[in-house]
Amino acid sequence: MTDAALHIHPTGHDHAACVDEALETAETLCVERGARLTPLRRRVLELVWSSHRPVGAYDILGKLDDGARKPAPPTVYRALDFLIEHGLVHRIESMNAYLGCNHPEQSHTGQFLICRECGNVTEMDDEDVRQTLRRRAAEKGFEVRSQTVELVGLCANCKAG
Amino acid sequence: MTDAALHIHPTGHDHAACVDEALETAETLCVERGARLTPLRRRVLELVWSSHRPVGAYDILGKLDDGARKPAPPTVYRALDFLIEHGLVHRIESMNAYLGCNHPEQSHTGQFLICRECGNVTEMDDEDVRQTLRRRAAEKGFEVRSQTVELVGLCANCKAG
DNA sequence: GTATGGCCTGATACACTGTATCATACTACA
DNA sequence: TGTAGTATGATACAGTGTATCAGGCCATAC
Ligand SMILES: [Zn+2]
Ligand SMILES: [Zn+2]
Ligand SMILES: [Zn+2]
Ligand SMILES: [Zn+2]
Repeated sequence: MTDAALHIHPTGHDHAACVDEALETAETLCVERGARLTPLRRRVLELVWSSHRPVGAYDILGKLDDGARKPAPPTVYRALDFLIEHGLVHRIESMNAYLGCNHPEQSHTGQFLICRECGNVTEMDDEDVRQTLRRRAAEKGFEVRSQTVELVGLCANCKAG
Repeated sequence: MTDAALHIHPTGHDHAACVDEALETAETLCVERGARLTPLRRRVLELVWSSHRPVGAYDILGKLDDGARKPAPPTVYRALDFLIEHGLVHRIESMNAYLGCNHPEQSHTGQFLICRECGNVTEMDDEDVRQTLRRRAAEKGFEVRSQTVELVGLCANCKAG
C-alpha cells in the first residue's frame, strides 16, 4: 500500500483493514476447503487488493519483481486462476483486469459497478438482478449458467464531487 | 456463406436472408445519418454476419485476404470501430469477438445469450432488465451509463437436442 | 480546374494479454 | 524413504489491440 493508492479509495476509508480482512477470510476459506493458499497466491491476492480498482495481470507481475526473482506470466495467471476458482477474485471482462471479492464465502456471480471517473469498482450482489436475468432469458428458451454484468457509470463519490 | 456454416444456425433458417437484411438496413441507416458505409466496412459487416457466432477480429482479417491485398490489423479494427459506433455490430467482451446487431435502428445496449454448446449468440433487448439494473445500481448511488450483460448457458436448440 | 482540407486506407512497428510445454521443486501420504 | 500429486520456474509463442506516419480519395471552395 502506497500513499498514492490511498486517496483513490471510495470513502477515504482504512483500506489496510479491507486488505487484512480479505486475506484473513481467504485463509479461513482455504483451510475449510483444503485448498492451499501458498505464499505466492497470498501475495497475488494482496496485490489484487492493493486498491478497489481492477488490476491487470502484468501489473501484478511487475510488482512481484522483488529484485531477485522475476516471475513469468504463467506464474501470475495460475495464481489468478486459483483465486478465481475459489471466488476470492473476479475477472472484469470488459477491462481484462482482476478485482478482489469481498464476500467470497458463497460462490457467486456478482454485478460490477465501474466508475469511469475514479476507476473504482464495487461489486453488487443482487439476487433480484440475477433472477430477472434468469427469468427473462428463460422466456426466450435460454437456460443461464453464468452471468457477466458490468455497468459503467458514475459512483456516488464522483457524482457528489 | 459456406454450407459448413449453415448447420450451426439456430433454427436451420435461411441465413442469407439475415445477411441481406442486415446489409440493407445498414445501407439505409448510414445514408440517413450521412455516414459512409464504404466497400471495406460493408465487407467487414458481411463477414461479421457470416454466422450467429461472434467473430474474432483476426478471423475477419484472414478472410479479407483475397490474394492480392493482405490488410493489416488496424484496417479491421477501424472498420469495426465504425460499425460499433453506429450500432451495427456489438463487441462481446467476454469473448473478444464481434457480433452483428439485428436491430441497429435505435442505439442500444443489448443483453447477450451465449450458448456454450453451439456457440450461437442471440441478443436480448429487454427493457425490464435494463431498468432493473439501472434501479438497483441507483439504490447504491451509482448512475449507470452503459451496460455489459453477457449470459452463458444453453440455447433452446441445444437444450432440446 | 486546381487547391485545400477532411476522411479513409495502407503499412510498419509495437504493446498488451494470455497460453503451451517442459523442467524442477515442493508436499502429502503410503 | 519412496512415490504420486501439486505448485512453481522458465522458455517460447499465440492472440488481441494500438500508435504512428504515409498515401489516396473525395468534396467543397476559390
Ligand atoms: Zn478498501
Ligand atoms: Zn468514482
Ligand atoms: Zn441468420
Ligand atoms: Zn446452442
